[in-house]
Amino acid sequence: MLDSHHPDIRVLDLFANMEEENFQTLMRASYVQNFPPQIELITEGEPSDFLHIVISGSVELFSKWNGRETCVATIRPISSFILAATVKNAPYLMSARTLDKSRIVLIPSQNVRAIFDEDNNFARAIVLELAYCYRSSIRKTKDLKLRTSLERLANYLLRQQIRAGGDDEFNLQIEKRRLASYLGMTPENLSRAFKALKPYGVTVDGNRVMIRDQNDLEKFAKPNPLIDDRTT
Amino acid sequence: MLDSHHPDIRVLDLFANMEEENFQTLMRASYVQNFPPQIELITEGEPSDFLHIVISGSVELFSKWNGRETCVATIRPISSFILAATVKNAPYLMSARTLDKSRIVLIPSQNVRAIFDEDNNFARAIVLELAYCYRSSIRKTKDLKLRTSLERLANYLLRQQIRAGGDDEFNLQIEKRRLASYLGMTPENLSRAFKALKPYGVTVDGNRVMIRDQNDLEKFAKPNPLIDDRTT
DNA sequence: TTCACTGATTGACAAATATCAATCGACGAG
DNA sequence: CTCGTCGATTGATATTTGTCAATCAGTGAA
Repeated sequence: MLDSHHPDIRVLDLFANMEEENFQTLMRASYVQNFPPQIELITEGEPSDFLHIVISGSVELFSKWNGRETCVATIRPISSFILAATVKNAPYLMSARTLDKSRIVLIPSQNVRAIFDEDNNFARAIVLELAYCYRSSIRKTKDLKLRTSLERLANYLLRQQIRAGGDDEFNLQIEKRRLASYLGMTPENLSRAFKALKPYGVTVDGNRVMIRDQNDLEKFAKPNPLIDDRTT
Repeated sequence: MLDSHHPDIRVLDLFANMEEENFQTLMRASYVQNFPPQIELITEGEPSDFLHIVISGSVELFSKWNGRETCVATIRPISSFILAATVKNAPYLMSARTLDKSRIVLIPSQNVRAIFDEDNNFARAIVLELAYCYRSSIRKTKDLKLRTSLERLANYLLRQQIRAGGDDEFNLQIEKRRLASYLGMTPENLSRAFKALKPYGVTVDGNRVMIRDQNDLEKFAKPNPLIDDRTT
């Protein structure tokens, strides 16, 4: 692949401490491609041929069963996805599609596994990355099982507010119907949930959200670092 | 700790390929303890002081929020739990309590992290273990978001049947109220769900379950390897 | 044996959430 | 500009799930 994206990728925790030679090997084996929106990059059940890295744009991880579909995560630059399937050489458990026009690096899984066997620092970085992914997934399980959809939305908004720098006004990063799916509810229910949060100072206009009084919303949402704080 | 359990632990994937000397270091630093039932071994939010291994008995991983509680997993011999918190040196995201009288090995997290830095095979084994845990958690998310509670129960029963050797009769491994919590429903709802599966040939007596016609139940449950098959 | 305790079950009811149909509103193509 | 499309919203209704209270059944202790 072209050298231009190497520095962006190199600084990712996953690659930051590996041997330069091994990193170059991975990069030489890789492809960079631009995809239009709504392209299905991978399909659940297929063998994990590539480790993917989003350089620009955004990617949705989703899954289907029995005619239903749910959004599991949205991946934004610059990060990798489906690392677990790659190292286990196991089928993808989720599908992925581009949401926007996106630039994606594809690193052949075979090469990743080979360097994983070679490079001890890379193996250690993978440990930390997977531990992070696992813990995030446990948080999501707790969010789903311990909270109602209204509580999930309230906490999601508080997390987004923090992400947006703590400002009392910010834009939703994803379409509402995708947000609904991500939160485990229907678009209709999400609409009503936004209304139900109005008494707590939440107003919505398009994808612009305003939180009048953070404390007020927190009193309802009861955010908890063991569910909501991705840094712990 | 006493040597008696070393062989049992040594054969775990996590420890099977590490240097003998490093394994001995871990074992020497460890404690073995017997606990009565219903003892809270760890509490969510606390620093991860020990990697735990269940030698006998059983342990429930659970979490609380806002007065509610949910069962996230049940750990049976011989396996480890809360590896991710240990390697990340981060607080536990879940609490753990013994269900039965249990024998537990406690390996100081500090030692685990030290050997992780030393022993490349150990680091690689941790990668595979965490990748497995992560994928299991993704399966659970899909189960929760894509299926109704009745469908979750039906698929749970089919998985248990396989685990029991494919026999058409088997015993539930956990109390019904814990099963309800694990499946994300109330005990009352579980009772009714069992009844609702009767037309598909499921009968229950205490914790004895009989599945008259597996195909019949599968037609309703629609089990899917990407959710239900832990070996893929 | 009897009693007390605990978990499972049942019925009645309430709350949460989904579904269906209709409408609204923004936006791009022609 | 106008039309057509798609996502968001709303209302009406159905389904799913939870809550509360009562009862049942098994178990162990006195």
